[in-house]
Amino acid sequence: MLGQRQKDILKAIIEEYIKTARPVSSKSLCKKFKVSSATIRNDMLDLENLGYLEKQHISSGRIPSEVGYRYYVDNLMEPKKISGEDMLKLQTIFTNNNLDLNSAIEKSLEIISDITNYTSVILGSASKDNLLQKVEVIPISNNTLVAIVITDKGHVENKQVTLPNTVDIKEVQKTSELLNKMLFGTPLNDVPSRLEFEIKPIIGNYVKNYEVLYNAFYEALSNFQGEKDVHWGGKANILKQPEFSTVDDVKNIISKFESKEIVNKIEETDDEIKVYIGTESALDDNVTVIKTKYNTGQNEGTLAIIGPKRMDYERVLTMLEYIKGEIEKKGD
Amino acid sequence: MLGQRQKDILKAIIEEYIKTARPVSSKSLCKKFKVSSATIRNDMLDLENLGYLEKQHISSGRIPSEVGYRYYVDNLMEPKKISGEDMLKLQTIFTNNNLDLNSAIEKSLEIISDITNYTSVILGSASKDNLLQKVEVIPISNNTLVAIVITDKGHVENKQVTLPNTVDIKEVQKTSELLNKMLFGTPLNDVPSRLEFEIKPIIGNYVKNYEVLYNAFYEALSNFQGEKDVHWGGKANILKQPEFSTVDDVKNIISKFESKEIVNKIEETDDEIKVYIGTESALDDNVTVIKTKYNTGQNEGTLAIIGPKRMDYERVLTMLEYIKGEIEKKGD
DNA sequence: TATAGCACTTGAGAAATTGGAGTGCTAAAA
DNA sequence: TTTTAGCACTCCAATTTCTCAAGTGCTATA
Repeated sequence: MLGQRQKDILKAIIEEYIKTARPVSSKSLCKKFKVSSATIRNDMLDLENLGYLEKQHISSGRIPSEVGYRYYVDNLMEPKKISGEDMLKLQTIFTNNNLDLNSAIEKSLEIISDITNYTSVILGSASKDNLLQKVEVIPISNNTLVAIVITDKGHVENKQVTLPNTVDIKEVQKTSELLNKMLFGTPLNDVPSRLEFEIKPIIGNYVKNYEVLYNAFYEALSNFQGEKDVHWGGKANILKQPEFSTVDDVKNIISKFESKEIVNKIEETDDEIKVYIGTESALDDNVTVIKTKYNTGQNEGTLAIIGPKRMDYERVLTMLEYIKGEIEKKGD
Repeated sequence: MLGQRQKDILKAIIEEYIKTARPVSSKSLCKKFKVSSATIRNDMLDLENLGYLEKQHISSGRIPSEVGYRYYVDNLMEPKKISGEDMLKLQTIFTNNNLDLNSAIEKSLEIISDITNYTSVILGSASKDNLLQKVEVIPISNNTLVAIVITDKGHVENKQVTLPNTVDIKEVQKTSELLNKMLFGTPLNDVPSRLEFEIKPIIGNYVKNYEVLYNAFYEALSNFQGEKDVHWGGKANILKQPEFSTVDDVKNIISKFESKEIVNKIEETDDEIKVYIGTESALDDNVTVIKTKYNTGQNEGTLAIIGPKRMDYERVLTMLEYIKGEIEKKGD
């Protein structure tokens, strides 16, 4: 389909556009290919007809289309070794034994954000795979206590509970023991229903005054399944990219970043590193999202880099690859 | 200094500008004051000479200056009752007993953000006033454990610790007991130094293999003092304000919101509700920040509303006043 | 002290002008 | 068959010009 020179030209155009963010002209490629601009133009025309290139208007240079980027990512780019400078910055993170793995991941994505001016997101593990390991109940004052739930993966959540003064501390203790016995190993998601259908019916046998206690603990333990933790790096970085040069584009992307659905749109279930270009991202037509699932043993989630479609694919991919490797090395 | 009509005119101009975001002309005030536009113009000139009003260019209407807003806030505005509609939304929050106080505060500031299109920030309590109440150590796997610190105010922090396999679980237990005995009541801030100067010298007497354990716990317990929790409401809301109509303004304010110093700039130590207009805010010349310290008994921090200088001062102030009242009612 | 009248200033937007960068196409050369 | 030179054509982006409406300051008068 595509001749070799055409492939080379497509690659050159995309890489030039990634660097400069300006439409690429036939003339600017002459020296490189040692042919005349007219020859390049002929190939450009072919590439445009095949859908790999676009023009902004009839007499402008060419820019890559979404299809073009896709072809580039799938066929043309050559995953390089990570550059010495980049490597240096990342290495110090993962060889630093004082950092726990989660902090190391956060730091390393922040570094990617810093050196690329893209935005990074880490989506912490959802609680659905976490099994309740222990419920701790710690009194703070005479009618307040903190309920703490620890999962088998080391995830900790807590909530304050206020009890009426009538409740005896011994009863609290009993309730806590009962909860531990009955809920051990329960997926966090299932805690509310087990509370309601298995514990509520029998708690009266063990504990006086059980309504108050049951309600308090139900309240405390049933809100835990919710929130994923989201960690952004360089959220405002993407605004430095020249594609965001109008107020509307900026407001638009920022609103999306701040919206609540962002979490669902970013979550990735595939273990491979995946590239979602423009509309493929389901996030915004102007961005590319590169993401992957990660798994530290205790923890799993999504790593994502968000940049313009004109993203430096090779660089980001190799860096993510490296980080993923380090995580797997450490996380077992 | 200012005649009564001049005060009235200043007030009218500011309130009109708050409503419309457009310079106010002399003509537009004629009907209201039942004088000719020329008369209004004379007063406007005086107000401008006194520094309360500004013009964008020689033939434009007047807009309030920072000094004008300040005078308005200090002398002219009349704190109204909270409007029925606003009240309704807030009341349902604070009368809902299923919400703990912290969530109620978050929800209520989110409501302010929603109905005003300003941005709200809640700065959680710093740990400096928190005294260590308990250290819990919970094993997750055979070489991983979670260290949990609970403070007297019910604040909970946790960190995972990985130990070499050589460590005996009994020694961990002993260490944990020692830490609890020696650190009880210590301000979180002082934990690292006490670990180093009081515990390190003696831990060898109680625990075998203490270097490894000490190092692990030092690492786990000394990073707790740090992060304040920040809770934003409607972070992108402020972009809906017409003052942010150029790319630069938008990028600028967003970058500030995302910067790390924002926390220091927002933190408030005064118990009163304070108004910081424009440059007074030390945040951005284009915004006003209204903020106050809050104290729930278990928790203290800052509530802040960030909007354009052209903020609806009366409304925001009354709403914050109300919320502060509710917090104090509940928080004891 | 307030008003009517008028000259003056300015920004915002529309329309016209210009220059340059780039393309597509054709016909000739390799 | 592929490449190239040459040229007409298109469009944007930047600049200039023009016009209009909104609003002011000032002065003379009620």
